[in-house]
Amino acid sequence: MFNWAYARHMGGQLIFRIEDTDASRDSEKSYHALVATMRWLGLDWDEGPEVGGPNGPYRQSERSAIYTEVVQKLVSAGAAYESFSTPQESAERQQAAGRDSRLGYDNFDRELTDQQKASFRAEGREPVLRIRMPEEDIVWQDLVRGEVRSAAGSVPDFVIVRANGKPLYTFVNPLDDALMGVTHVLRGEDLLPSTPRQIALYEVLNKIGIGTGAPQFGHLPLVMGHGTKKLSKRDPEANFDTYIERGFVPEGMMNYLALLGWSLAADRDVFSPQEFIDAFDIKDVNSNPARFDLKKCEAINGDHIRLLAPDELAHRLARVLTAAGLLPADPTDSQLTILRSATPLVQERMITLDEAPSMLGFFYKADDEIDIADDARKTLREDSAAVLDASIPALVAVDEWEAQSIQQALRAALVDDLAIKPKFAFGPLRVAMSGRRISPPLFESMQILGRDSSLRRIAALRQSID
RNA sequence: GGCCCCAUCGUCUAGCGGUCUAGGACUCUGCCCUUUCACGGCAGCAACACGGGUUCGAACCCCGUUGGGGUCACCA
Repeated sequence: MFNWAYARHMGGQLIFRIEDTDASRDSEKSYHALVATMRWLGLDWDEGPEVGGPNGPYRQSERSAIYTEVVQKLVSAGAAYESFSTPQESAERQQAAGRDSRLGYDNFDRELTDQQKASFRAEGREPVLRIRMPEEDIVWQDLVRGEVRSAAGSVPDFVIVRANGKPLYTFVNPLDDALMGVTHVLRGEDLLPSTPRQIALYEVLNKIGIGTGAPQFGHLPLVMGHGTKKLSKRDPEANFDTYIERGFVPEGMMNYLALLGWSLAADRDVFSPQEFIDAFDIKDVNSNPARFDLKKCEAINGDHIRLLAPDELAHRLARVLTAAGLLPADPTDSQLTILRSATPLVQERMITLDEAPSMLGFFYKADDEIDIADDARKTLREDSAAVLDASIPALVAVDEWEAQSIQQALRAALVDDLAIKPKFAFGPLRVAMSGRRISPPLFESMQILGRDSSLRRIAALRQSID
């Protein structure tokens, strides 16, 4: 999202690439889900899957031929070498040398003779290919963190091609960036420790005529969940589908997410995608990790629902109501008219779109199908029957069936004549209309339902009281 | 454990040497509005991790401590 905002702000090109080099965990399904999520959020890209571009294909699983060719060049140039050590062997050697076994590979195979290689092959071992790391410090100006330095020797030679000949992400990520002319890379802080080896690789590639050296990096703060660990892709809290299903709106989600590590202004935190783009600069992103706070996310989402044009909101609510089975896939005109009238009533009270069925459901039920919730029935008192009885003639007498007149008539009949407090006068009517203790504004709801329907609902509740 | 990153209210943040008795938002509490619930309005609780420097002056610069995080794969 920050890559998108930065590209849009700067007038650059956003390249979207699918890094699916691990056949065991990438699937067509996860690819489609990923693209759908990007689209839902409102992100678009100038090059990538579905839109194409001059540097395609954009799925690494379709770029094998390119990789094979580059690997051969790297080997010929002496930048990559065959390595036979198993992780266990490396760990044992580290330990034997008095170092921590977690240090990993120890560059042991750098100068293997042809004879040694042949003997490993005779054992049935197939080598991986590793890149030789340079002997000097690697330093770069991080767009978020400033100068970052990695001491010479602190990063071991790393694997670029598996024993089975398949290339690894650590290799094809920088390779594709170089091939595709990527100038800026904004990514999570978790990639910070692997940046030195990527920079080393860019330089090696540059030497064999690919690319023009390393792009600029900006390492973004990680987002943590309720716990103290980074939110991982598999974490339920990080599952976008959950938020989509819960009725978060894309504008709200983008707004909230942007606030994790960035802010628009000192005294303002609700903004549109366009305002985000206009104001975004990678230099303003701060480097400390943020925690995902559902409550704030919801509050921002509610604000965005309020910001929507009522017709637009009605449109989105129709889909939610359809999904909930309250509306057909192709609603009738009268159903849509009801929805358009009712939308302003709920716009001020919704946090997420998935509240629509419970808030608006009663508009779409038959008058004799209103279920009276238990907690709603409990609010009824001895005088509720009298309230219902008195409200019927009052409503029959209303001249123009419109919220103001309805309110006046009921106030006169119940609050004035029966001397019942508004809360207890209108409460039973609310229950009659909606079956609930809490509902959208009563008189407006009655206006939308119409006089006949309102009267029938009152009668139905009245009957069930005895 | 090695290496690296980070450090302002519970949370997200503003702050880029003096305008900071540290601002905003979310959460929470109280009040107002009110036919319910919300929305809205007002008020309140609540932070510069600690210790040294540098400086006339430090939340802001430097060092250390502590704490948190990341990373050390033939995953990405």
